[in-house]
Amino acid sequence: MLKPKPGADRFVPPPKLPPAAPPLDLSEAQMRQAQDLLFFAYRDFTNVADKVLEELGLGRAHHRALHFIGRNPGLTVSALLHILRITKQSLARVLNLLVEDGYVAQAPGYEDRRLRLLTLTDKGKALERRLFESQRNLLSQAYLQAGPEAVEGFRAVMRALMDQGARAYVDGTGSAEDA
Amino acid sequence: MLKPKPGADRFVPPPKLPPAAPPLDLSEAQMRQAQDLLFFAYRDFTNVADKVLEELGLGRAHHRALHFIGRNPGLTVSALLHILRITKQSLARVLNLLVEDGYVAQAPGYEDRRLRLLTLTDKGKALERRLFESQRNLLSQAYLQAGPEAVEGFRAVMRALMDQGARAYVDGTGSAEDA
DNA sequence: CAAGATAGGTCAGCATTATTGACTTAACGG
DNA sequence: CCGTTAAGTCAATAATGCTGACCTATCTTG
Repeated sequence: MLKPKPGADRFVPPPKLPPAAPPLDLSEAQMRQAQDLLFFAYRDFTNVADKVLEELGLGRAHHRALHFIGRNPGLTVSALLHILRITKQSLARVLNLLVEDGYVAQAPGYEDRRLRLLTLTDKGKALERRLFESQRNLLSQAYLQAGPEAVEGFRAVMRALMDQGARAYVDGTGSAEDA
Repeated sequence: MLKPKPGADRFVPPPKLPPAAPPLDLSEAQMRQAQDLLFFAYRDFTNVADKVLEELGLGRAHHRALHFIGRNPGLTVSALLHILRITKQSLARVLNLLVEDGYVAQAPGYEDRRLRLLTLTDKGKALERRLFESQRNLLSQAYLQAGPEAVEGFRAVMRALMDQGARAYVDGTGSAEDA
């Protein structure tokens, strides 16, 4: 495979057709790029944790639950449902497994005993931390590389992309249920 | 529901337990927040396009394919596989439907006739544009709100989160196949 | 207290998106 | 001609999501 010719599954620019109409304006190109940025950054950020999860027979859905329970001990089931934006049924499967496997504990609310307040067990905390570490390595590298001002900008854009409730949540000024 | 008492599915801070160990250090808290930022921004960014897709009986996977084919007319099947990081089988289902429904056209490579160069039909372009518009509204609002410097920072951090091939791709210095 | 609302759980069934492994066809390339 | 590559396909399976119906326990309110 020493030929200069593209090695087959490589992308070669449009073969005959005109070069596919140049971007209409600068900001369109910028927004096209943002789509790519979000896709690739999310893909690779989640991927590092997926590798850990795979060993344990867990999936991304389990990670999300562990993450939000870990950050909000005493979270209720319905608050978690609002955050994840999935149905009760979908969460049940994930949560039941986490409880069965001893990662998550449930305690009745002491003011309202209908509530099942969710917390991580020590085992759950250990796993969550392990998952976090894998993403932290990637993140700290990225933050260092980009610099503190860039991090501020990153935060500002990400905040502006999410809905109002999620914004309040990440600002620490809202309840988890709003997210 | 006029009582000050948390309205049931609202998240109330840990009921009795100590306030859940304060963050170990500043940068840990920062990275915890970054996990949230990525989750919520991605959730809400994809959500606006999902609403359009739903009407047409398509899913997120179809959008991704449309997006990358649209941005890279003449893309090969295997380049697309590398970008999406899914298997041939998973892509086949998505791609076959897009071709059946007349969104995507395939043409044999003219240098290497094994290749099926993928392009969007006019119908495909129209749909891709419609999907793009929905995300563009959200994005332009976010970019405006955050300001041009923040956008630069956003880009820098996102670039640093993705792997080398994807970085080259978004910089326009790599082939699609590397992403 | 009785009635209605809420939190949570559960059952059955289904759709989408992903996986693996094996195999085929066509075309390229030495 | 032969080995490799691009692409397509078949069969089976898994993870994650959905709907709708229904149940229980508990809280809230008239």
